[in-house]
Amino acid sequence: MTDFRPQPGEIPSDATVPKVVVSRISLYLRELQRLEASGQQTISSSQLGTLLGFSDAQVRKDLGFFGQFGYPGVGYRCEELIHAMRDILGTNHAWPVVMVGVGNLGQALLGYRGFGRQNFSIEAAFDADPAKVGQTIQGLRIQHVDELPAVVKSKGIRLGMIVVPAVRAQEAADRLVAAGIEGIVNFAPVTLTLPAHVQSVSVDLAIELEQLSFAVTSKLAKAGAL
Amino acid sequence: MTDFRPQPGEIPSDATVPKVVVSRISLYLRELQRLEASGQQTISSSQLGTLLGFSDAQVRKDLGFFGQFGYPGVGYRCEELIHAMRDILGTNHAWPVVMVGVGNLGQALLGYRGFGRQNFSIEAAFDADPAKVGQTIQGLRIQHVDELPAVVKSKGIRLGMIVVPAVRAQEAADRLVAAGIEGIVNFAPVTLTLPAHVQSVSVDLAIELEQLSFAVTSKLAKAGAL
DNA sequence: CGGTGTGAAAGTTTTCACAGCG
DNA sequence: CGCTGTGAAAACTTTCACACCG
Repeated sequence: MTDFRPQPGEIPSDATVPKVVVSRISLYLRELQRLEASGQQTISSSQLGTLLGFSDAQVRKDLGFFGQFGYPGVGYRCEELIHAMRDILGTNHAWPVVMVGVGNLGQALLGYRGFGRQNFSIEAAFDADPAKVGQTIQGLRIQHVDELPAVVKSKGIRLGMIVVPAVRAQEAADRLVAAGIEGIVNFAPVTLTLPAHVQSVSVDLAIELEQLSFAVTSKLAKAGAL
Repeated sequence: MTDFRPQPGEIPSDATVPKVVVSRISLYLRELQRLEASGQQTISSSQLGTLLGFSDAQVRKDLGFFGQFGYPGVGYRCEELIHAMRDILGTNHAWPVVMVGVGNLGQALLGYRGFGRQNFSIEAAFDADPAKVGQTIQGLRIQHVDELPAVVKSKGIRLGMIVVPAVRAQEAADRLVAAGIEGIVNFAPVTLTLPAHVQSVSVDLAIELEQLSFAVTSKLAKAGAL
């Protein structure tokens, strides 16, 4: 410990970190931000774990992938740990994002305030429908998707969101990749084919409900079996 | 194999099934529905795996948790497997759903067509804001959240969605639980405290972007290290 | 004390590899 | 022959338990 505390930018992620650990880091960060806002200075691994439903050991192991952030007998200093986790996740700097597809859901996402909280901002939105191009929604003028490459280049944008219908999603992905985008959040209910150097994350709203349906159904099956 | 094929409703889920397996079942189902729509009759585990980026063995093991669905030398019959997976997930019957919170995102979800595809339909939407109550959005009249228990009871609804701001989410959850809801999809960026008999699934849009930020950043770190 | 960081043990999930079937 | 279903092995993740620190 002592004077060997990771400096900003210096993330000792030598060993490959499991995805599930990274997703918990996001949860820790979210909780810490709430705690800090409520005035809490420090927190122990067991307190943090309890708030999220994890064990204390898991919290410590997860953080251990990235460095040593705690103080024995004290716990973690919220402010410091928040900064460290934002370094890990890469959100200490702003991320401009482009959106492709401005239907129902796209419009709602344009108005969603939660992105800003973690340093993301939707800088441009595109659609292929001429009726939509030129409209201003949530203060953003919708552009034709042909303008995507120029905007991505000029603004140095690296992340994109796909919010088009399923049948248009692969085409949208291809356009984003061609424009040089490095990471895609896909809201369309299809599996995208992407080159290995492009990262992606998918959100399928119907699948979330399906998972819940299974959980509720199998819980009932269990209760019935007792 | 032969004549010991699971019947509708008879899901031999004796052993406890890992969550990650259930989430892949949803992906298999989504892909199979696409294949069936395009006219494909049968599919092998390796074809299905390739489409989704999994190994053939993983597909077979996952399905093996629930029964025997394949034909050696042939593969799986799409139509049959779709039906079996919907039985597993519990989506061969319709699921009415209530929504609490009709802001930006809630309104977009009310208009989202993708839910119907998997047999979910939003049957009622609630808000605490008197200015919203009584409005009709996407053909649904917004009701005051005080009416939630009566609607849940009269329509026999078991699933709910929370689409309120973070600070209101726990209160919304408490109301849903009190009304007798058994499963909750939570779109608010907070961890809910729920009784053990209530299931939940969370979607935090900022966290999805954060995961992408990490993936893109660490990929770059790796590329730089080469 | 109260708490971290971390090897070693336990538990879980994935991959392998092959018998068996139509 | 092509493909499933499945034990056994390998890989991975979580939990345990304890040395060490302030």
